[in-house]
Amino acid sequence: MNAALSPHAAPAVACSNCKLRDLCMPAGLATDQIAQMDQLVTRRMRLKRGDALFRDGDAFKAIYAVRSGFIKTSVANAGGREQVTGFQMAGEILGLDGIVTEHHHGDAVALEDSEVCAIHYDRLETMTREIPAMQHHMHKVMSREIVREHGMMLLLGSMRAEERLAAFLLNLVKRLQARGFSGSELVLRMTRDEIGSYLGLKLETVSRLFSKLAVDGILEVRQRHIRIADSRRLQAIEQEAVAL
Amino acid sequence: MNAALSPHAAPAVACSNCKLRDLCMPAGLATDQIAQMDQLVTRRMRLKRGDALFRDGDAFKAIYAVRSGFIKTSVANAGGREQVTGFQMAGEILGLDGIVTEHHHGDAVALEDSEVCAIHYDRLETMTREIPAMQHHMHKVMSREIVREHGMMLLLGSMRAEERLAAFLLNLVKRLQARGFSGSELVLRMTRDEIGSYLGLKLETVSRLFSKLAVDGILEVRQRHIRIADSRRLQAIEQEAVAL
DNA sequence: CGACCGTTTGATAGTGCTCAATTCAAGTGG
DNA sequence: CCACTTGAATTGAGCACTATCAAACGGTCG
Repeated sequence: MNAALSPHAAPAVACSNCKLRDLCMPAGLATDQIAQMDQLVTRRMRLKRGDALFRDGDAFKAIYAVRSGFIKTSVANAGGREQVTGFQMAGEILGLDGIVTEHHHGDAVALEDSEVCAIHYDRLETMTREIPAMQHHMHKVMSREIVREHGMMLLLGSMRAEERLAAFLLNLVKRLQARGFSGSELVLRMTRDEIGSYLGLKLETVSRLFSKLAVDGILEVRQRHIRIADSRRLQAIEQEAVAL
Repeated sequence: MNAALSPHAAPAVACSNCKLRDLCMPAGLATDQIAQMDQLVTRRMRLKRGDALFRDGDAFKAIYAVRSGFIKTSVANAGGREQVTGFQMAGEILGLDGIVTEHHHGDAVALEDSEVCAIHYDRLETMTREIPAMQHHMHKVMSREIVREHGMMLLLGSMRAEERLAAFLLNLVKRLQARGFSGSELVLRMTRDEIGSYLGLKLETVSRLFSKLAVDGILEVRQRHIRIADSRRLQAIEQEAVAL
């Protein structure tokens, strides 16, 4: 079922008074430009855990900005083997994969109850023509995604399991910290299987690594509650790739 | 040394009479718009094998369209571990990674003598505002790159060595065929090491796989000259991921 | 409280890596 | 023109890392 087609539609809410605006929109717009932006967000959707924002093959109409919650994006090959391509949190953009063919090339599913702003793509194109800062911002968002994926290719192509998990956790806390959360504690919103899929590992390997890092005194692991007890050593593990 | 700063500058040549235009530019432009496009390509550069188009950290000024030859893009972590992120051939675009930070996030090096058109980015932004088709094309190019990289993540995260090599070869011949070359014969422009880096494998593994596929009668391998003797079985190997 | 899904842990196997030697191709200079 | 050098590719042997299969445990939510 596609939640985008049967949304728990929230009352249309404006970017103009959104605290996350600086995360997903360009900074320093004039007030009349911000007013224009409010027309971009055609609707805000509430997703329940497990709801799909879009599915592979769905017609592309909008890109999405996460307002709250946690979204997982993935692609699958014809045989059903799945690869998680990203985990998006507040202020992050998803759905850019749909522009090329006007159809989405993968799924986006909420990992917890979430709120998402749908940014109607055609209107966005029009507006980027009128507001150069908006256009440049759009390019930057896409470029950032390309750079991020280059980093994932490096991780998947050259790092060992333990290095991958360290990099994953450090990346997560960094993003959470940028949003005002703790830099050492986090609650994972995804299963070991989903982490494994993202990192190119099996869930058992992920589980074993959590246990090992706990024994080593680097992490405290209580289910999905993780505390980074020794950030320096976790970074050292991530950077072992470097030492060689 | 950065060839972009000391190019074997070719006489400025126009897109208007370029046969590859449909590959890197939007189709169906009016003649006056095509005339505008000619001002985009600030210069055409000749690269000798081994020359860098840009290096990690270089200031970003332009994106590049390959006119002839073969380019390799890569990223490296602080320790020097390298990941090849792509191989670009005629009509393909590179350099989009530089938009976010105004600096490139990796290297681009010619694998053979090549010609490249530099598309000045600031001018491109201006022009995309004036020509909606151009703007949409730019978004599509970036979106296509994002989709391609999702596919690479799937490959690196979930496919076995033999499946990866099969996918790589089939992708190469498909692109070559689209440019009028044979659909069964190709000359690799890169070393086993570079293929390995791209596919997340060691060069010995790549070499062994070539030998195995040759013994199996699927390929004929003479150094970098490859003939696909049994395309159907090669596809079957790529799709083994599917069968499970 | 019981069922179920996710997680942990163990034993074993397999894939691809490491280290090392050899072969091959293409220059380069005497 | 041939010996020599150099970088790339091939091949072998042994091993490390991660996957696989299997069983038990634990938390959560009807």
